Amino acid sequence: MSNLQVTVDIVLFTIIDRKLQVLLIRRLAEPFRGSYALPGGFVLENESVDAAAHRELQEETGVEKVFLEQLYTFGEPKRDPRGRVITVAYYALVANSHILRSGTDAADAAWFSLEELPELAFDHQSIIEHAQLRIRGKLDYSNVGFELLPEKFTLTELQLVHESIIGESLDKRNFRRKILQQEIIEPSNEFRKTGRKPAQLYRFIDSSNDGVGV
Amino acid sequence: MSNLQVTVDIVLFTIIDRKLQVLLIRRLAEPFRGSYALPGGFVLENESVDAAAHRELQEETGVEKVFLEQLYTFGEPKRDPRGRVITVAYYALVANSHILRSGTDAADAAWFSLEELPELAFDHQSIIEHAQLRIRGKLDYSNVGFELLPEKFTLTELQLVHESIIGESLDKRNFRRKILQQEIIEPSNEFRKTGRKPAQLYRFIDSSNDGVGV
DNA sequence: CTATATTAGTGTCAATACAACACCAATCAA
DNA sequence: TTGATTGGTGTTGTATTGACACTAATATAG
Repeated sequence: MSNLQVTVDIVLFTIIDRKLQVLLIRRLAEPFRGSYALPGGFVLENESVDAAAHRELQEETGVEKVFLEQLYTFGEPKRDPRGRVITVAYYALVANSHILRSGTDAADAAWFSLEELPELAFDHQSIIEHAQLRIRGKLDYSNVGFELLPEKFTLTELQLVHESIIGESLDKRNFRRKILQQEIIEPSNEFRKTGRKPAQLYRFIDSSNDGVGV
Repeated sequence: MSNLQVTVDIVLFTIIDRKLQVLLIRRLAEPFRGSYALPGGFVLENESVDAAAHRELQEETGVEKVFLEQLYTFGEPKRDPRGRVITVAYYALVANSHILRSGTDAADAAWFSLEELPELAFDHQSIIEHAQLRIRGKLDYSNVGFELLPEKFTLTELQLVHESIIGESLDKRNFRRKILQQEIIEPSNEFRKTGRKPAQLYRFIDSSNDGVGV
């Protein structure tokens, strides 16, 4: 009917090197050849937009069954020089542990910390900024923090996740008190041998409630 | 290229009769003839999605220059029986004062309170529920409450707005203390003659900051 | 084997925010 | 003048938050 197209783009976050990082893919074709872009692609004829996001994430990064949530829809007419393309942006969170098996068919995928983003294609810079704000806003009334960690984690690791999301450091005792009194994690009986004093490993108690939603 | 279409739908809220109400339009054509639907329509070729939302709101309700924010994109393949239509939902807030001049070209527009919604077309019921959750969530860290009031308002009116958004009643003294100490409103030197003891009129101090955004 | 460096883990106190609660004031109508 | 209605105001106890410093367990270097 019209020549309008709809895509999904995904801001995939993880924690590497104690910092929040985003997965980007180097573009091999024009426009923006050589720049980096978010993984994503077209929504197919008989596929929900959510399904398209899951599929693209799987195809381009090999990542499955992760936290994935719709972020915002970007619909400026000139955002893609090739024609009218509206994109529904998503953001996803993965624990460091299940990262990027080499199944990636996109040649040049790489992680970038948010302070050192490369030249970005389209309006992807803006999309990443939106995602960052969203995750920051949801940090303390949802479980986004846990989605970035493996099943078992130490309180210090959790604190580092929080710190890297909000971009400032927290008081260790206050942080632990706040988390513990929420009763959303429980200690396992394992410890992490981390070179020095071993750290208690905790596990998230999933009460199937990741916050307010939407 | 494909026969996919993109629409915008708008959940327009106001306060009437001390309750949050939504504007709905009776459908005169199939499908869902006779049911009510949200105002909305197609995104045009050279128009941003935001602009489409503004335009449709203006065309279908006569309302201009109001708070309008993107809500969520609904993209199930079967949500419109006529074909593939993805809709970007918005919500808007108007003060009772500038409501619905008769410029409305949609014949059967009417306000409905959220507890008494009629039969709704498409997935519009779900869209309204999303909007309600969003506005509730933003109530105390943003200025959505003020968008539903005229320029000058009494504290009781503001409290009624809050109560009808969260659906429960609040303590008058605690409410006033909380609002006043935020220093986002200031008293005018006018009073509203409301039959009994006159009420101080306040005015919102716009520090061009309606919350966190996104 | 001892000393040192490193990360884990813990409690108190003061300030602030929050919830519960009841009465007086100004106006209008009868 | 009285009664009904809506506007307006403070205090107190409790919970939450932020600031702050030392001991414990381990690995490594001497």
